[in-house]
Order: sequence, then structure tokens, then C-alpha cells
Amino acid sequence: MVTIYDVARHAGVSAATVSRVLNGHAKVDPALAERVTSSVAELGYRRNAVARNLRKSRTSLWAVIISDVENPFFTSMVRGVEDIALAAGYSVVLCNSDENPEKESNYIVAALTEQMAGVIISPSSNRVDDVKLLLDSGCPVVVIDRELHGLRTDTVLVDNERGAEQATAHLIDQGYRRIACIGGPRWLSTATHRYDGYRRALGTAGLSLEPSLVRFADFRERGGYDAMASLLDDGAEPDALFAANNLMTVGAMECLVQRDLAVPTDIAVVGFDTIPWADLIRPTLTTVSQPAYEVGRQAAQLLARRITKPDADATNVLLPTELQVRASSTRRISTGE
Amino acid sequence: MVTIYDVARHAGVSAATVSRVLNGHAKVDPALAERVTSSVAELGYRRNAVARNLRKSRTSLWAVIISDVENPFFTSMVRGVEDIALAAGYSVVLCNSDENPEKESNYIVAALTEQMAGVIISPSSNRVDDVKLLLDSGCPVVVIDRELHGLRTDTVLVDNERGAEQATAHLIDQGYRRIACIGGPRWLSTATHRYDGYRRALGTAGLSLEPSLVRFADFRERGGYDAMASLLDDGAEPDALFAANNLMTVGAMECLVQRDLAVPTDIAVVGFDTIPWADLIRPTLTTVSQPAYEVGRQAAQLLARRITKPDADATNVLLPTELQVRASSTRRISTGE
DNA sequence: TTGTATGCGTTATCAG
DNA sequence: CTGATAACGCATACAA
Repeated sequence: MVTIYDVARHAGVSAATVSRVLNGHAKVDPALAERVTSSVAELGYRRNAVARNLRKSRTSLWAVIISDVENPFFTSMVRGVEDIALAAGYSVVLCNSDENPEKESNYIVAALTEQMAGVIISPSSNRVDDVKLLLDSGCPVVVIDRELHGLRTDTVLVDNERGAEQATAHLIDQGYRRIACIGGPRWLSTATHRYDGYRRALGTAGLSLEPSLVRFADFRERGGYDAMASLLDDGAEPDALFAANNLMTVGAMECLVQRDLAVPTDIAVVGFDTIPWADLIRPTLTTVSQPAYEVGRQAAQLLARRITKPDADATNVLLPTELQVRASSTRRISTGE
Repeated sequence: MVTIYDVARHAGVSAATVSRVLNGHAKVDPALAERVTSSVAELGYRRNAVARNLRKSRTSLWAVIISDVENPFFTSMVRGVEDIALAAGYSVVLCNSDENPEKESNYIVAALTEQMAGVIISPSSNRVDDVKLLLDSGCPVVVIDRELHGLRTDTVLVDNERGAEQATAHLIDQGYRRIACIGGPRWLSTATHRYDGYRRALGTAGLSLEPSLVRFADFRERGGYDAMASLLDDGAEPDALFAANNLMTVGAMECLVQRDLAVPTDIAVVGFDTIPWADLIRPTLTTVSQPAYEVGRQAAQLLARRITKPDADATNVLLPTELQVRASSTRRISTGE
């Protein structure tokens, strides 16, 4: 390995001068600088980030800890983080906690021991300990997607309640009245807010909440399928469905297809969160799309700010969703009820 | 920050002893070890990986550099890498080069300057320089998905040619004769091998390759759409299509839908690579599925081996694909031609 | 078995 | 403006 001392010797200057040239902080004689840069090129010198990090006691790496690398929401979000981070001189490394608190713990410890410059995390549970560990260690953190109670951190969330409310209101607008809801795990803030939005839309329209039309599942495809089956089998007779995430929407759709129920004629469907290639699914799906890329961008900006101003007040960003109306929820023949 | 010296003082031993206890290499008196571990717990000591890395001149981080974080193939592959890596005591960080050679370059330099223990990379171009840089620097590397010529590295590839051949042969079996092909960028080995497979199946069946039935696109949705449109508009009159990756398949399907062509009645379709929720698309899509998770596993195993045996001969793994027959390619009424 | 001392490659402080 | 030198926190060769 070629070190800064090799370069110094080759250029006939001191190691300190090489360092100064490389970092551009202090003024250095142009002639010397020139000698240094050409020596660097000639020797193929690349600075040892580990040594540098040790000296500066921090790296230029951001850890983005997401709860599911296979969920399009997160991958799209990561793109937003990257674009800001790279521009700010940081590299982004992605860690997949896989909805597993233990893996998440491991990555957090890794981020800490590796002295990462900052962490953006979508918590895989409502356990507060892990994130608290980061905060207590003085590691800049931004929490995204899921709310964590009792922690004063920067956060970037989407307006889940309002998104769900719009989706449900849209179904009501279209003339549907027996609107079922497949909600997510109640310990996730995203799930409870979406359920709240569903209830609020019903209330606003003067419709009562019918417990027989509500199911809670696990945000997975199988869960959505089972919940839909249960709704149909128990005689709740829904004429529409609001499903609280993308995978459960897919599961519910599969159930409807299997039972030869027509969408939206027999049952209309609106799903929360984007589904890749939603246009290829028949019928095309009405969705509440989240600004995933923008979530990433904003989180990155907050993290950059937090790094430079560790003591600034915590900022909480709430981004709007957008209802994308497609075929699965188009107006039914008005029943005039 | 609490260092190894703080622990040593608290436990009444030397820093060296603390280090030994922590790493478990050397023998140390159980009583002392006990004092050390309890001091570690009491002080909340966590070792500084950066200092450790500097000393050992390597980290316990693997970089997985993929060319598209939004492609399900790669995310699934990453899961395979993770499972092996974690078991072997490494952490995995994901880097998204976004099919951009420049970003890829940056991440490679980062992996080098950060002294990563190893790199698994799916090259975003056929440029050999970047990977060569890694090799020359002695960084253990495994190349996946795409072939890189003139480099003696461990590789894990899938049998693209055979997969494409099976897909095409399947269409021939089903009675289709005018089988079109939408190929990928010719500088990617995956694309050329899939094209070769298509041609070989035609040859085996005694069918001639008709240039008017072949288009090359960019592995993206838009490209697939345009290629399909061109095939239809130029009067090539295909009765089936083999599309060389998932996104182009989706694009081609969209074109067919838009033109009210029935699949598979008017045109049968087989796509290479998995498509999430392929079962929801109507008709369901016949695909050549790749063992993405297994690619990751094998790559991880090779990397682990390469780290321990830097001078071992390069291993090249070739994994089989699997044809998953669904509705889009089912037998047409035999024309007896 | 345990402790002492040194160096990993940088950057920052301080004299010059 | 430049150079010598001391740390950063840890692991290890060597001495005890």
C-alpha cells in the first residue's frame, strides 16, 4: 500500500503538506501542490479512509437501514437519499433489516462501531431501544416511514391518515357504501394512521363503522388473501375494499380473482402504496401513491443538516400522498340508496 | 467515547488483556476475563471498529454493488448474500450503481479506501477497469450476473443461453412458428447469451432465423414497448414473442394490450427473469425464472473462500434457470402447418 | 498467562 | 507557508 509518506518522499515535501494539498484546507504553494498532485497520480496513491476516519473520528458513510429491501417503496426512497448524499460528499450504504429487530440491532451496532457519519432508518418494530442507542451515542439519525414515540428525532413521514381518508372518500364518492378495510399490524404507526383515515372518511360521510367489514392482517400478501376470504365468507357483503398496503392489496385481488368476483363491478378496490406495473394488472389498480423518492430526499437533507448542527431542534416532515384513480374503483351504477 | 483503556483501568488489567478477552484468541485467566466482561458491560464499551480496522488493515464489511436496486432480481440476490455473510461474521452493505459506470467507479473507490473485506459486483458495463482496480489492489472480488472478459475472477452466472433456449423451444413445442425476439443491449453478456439461446432453439427445430422478427432494446420498459410496436408495424407478423428481460416483457405486454391483441391467442409471450406478482397480470406470464437468491448465496460463499484463500484458482459457477409455464404461452390450436 | 511498547496512515497542533 | 511530531483506538510482537 502506498501511503502519504511515499507521496511526500516522491514529491520532496513533508507528509503534512501532502495532506494539506489533498484536503485543500490550508494554503499551499502552487508549485509544491503541483508536485504533490503529480506524485499522487504517478504512484497511484489513494488515501486510506480507515486511518483518516480514526483520526477524524467519523466516516463519510451514511447507513440507510430499511425494513424490506424487496419493497419498492424503500428502494425508490433510497434513490432519493443517494442523490442528496452523493452531492454532499457522502456515500450511502444500504442495510436490510428484513423486518427483523435482531438484524436491525446488528446493523445499528455496526453503524456505531464503524463510526458511520449518520443513519437513516425505517424502524422494523416500535422498539425504541435501538434508535435510542444511536441517539445516546451522538450519532445523527433520521427516522422515516414509521413513527417512534417518545423520541425527539428528525422524522420524515407520509400523511397516512389523510391518504387513507382520501381513498375511502373516493370510494364513497363513487357510490360505494359497504366499504371493507384490511388494516395492517396495529403496532405500526403506518397501519393505525391508515385505519384512522378510513374511519374518519366514513364518519365525515355519515356512515357508521361496521366491525364486520374490518380485518387486520400483517402487511403481507398471504394476510391480504386470508382477510379478503374471511370478509367474503362471513357474509359481510362488502361492495368495496380499502387495503392498507401494496402486498395485502395484491393478496386480496388474488382472492377476488379466484372467486370470479369482478372488480370493480362486484367489489371495488383501492390499495395503499404503489404497486410496480399497476397498469398491467387487470383491472388497473387505484392506489394511494407515496412520494417515496421525496421521502428519501428530505430525510437526506435533514441528516445533512443534523450532522452540521447536532443541537438543532428536531424537524418533523409530513409529506402528502396522491390518489391515483384507475379502473378498479370507477363509479358503479348509482343505486340511489 | 469509552476506550479499551477505560475498560482496562476499570477492570484493573492491561489494555492488552482486554483486547485478548474481547477477541478470544489467546488464553486468559477466567477470573480476569470475568472482570473484563463485567467492566465492558458496566461502562457500555463498544469497540471502535475503525481503529481495529486500521490495525488489522481490513474491515468486516462486504460491499455488494448492484446495477439496479429497483430490480427484483438484485434485491432477491442480496438476501442470499446476507444470509451467508451474517453467518460468517460479516456485515453487508449495498451500493446502487444505477447502471451508471461513474457511480460504480465511486463505490469501488469507496470500497477500496474504506478497506472493505470484499466486494460482490454486478458490473454496470463491460468496462473492465473498475473491477481490475479491485483485483490489482488485492481486494477479494466476486463478479455476478454479467460476464467480464479477460478477468480471472470468481463468478456466479446463470445459464442465460440455456434458459432462453428452453423458453424458445417451449414456444415451438406449443406450435408457434413465427417467434419474435426482443433482445437486450449487445454489450451485456446476459443479452448476447439469451439471444444465442433463442437462435439455437430455432436451429434445433429447423426454423430459420428471420431478421425481421428480431429487435434489440435497452432492457427497459419503454424499449420493450417500442420494440413490440416496431415488430407489429413492420409487418413481421409474429405469432409469439420471447423477451430477454422482465422490464421489456412488461413493456411489450403493454403494447399488446393497447392494440387489443389477445395473449396468447394472437401472440404468445415468454419473458426472461421473474416479474413480481406475475400471477396478477392477465394473462399470467410464462417466465424464465432465475435463482436469484441462490446466486447471492453462492457468490457469498465464493467471497468467503477467496478471503481466506486469496490465491485459489478462480471458480466459475453457472446456475440453471427454470421455465415457469403460465397462461401467456399455452398451446394454440395446432395449425398442422 | 500478563503487561509494555510499538505502529497501522492520517490529520491537527505547534514551531519555525 | 511548511515541517516535525503527537495523537486517534486498537492488536500484537516481545519481554517479563
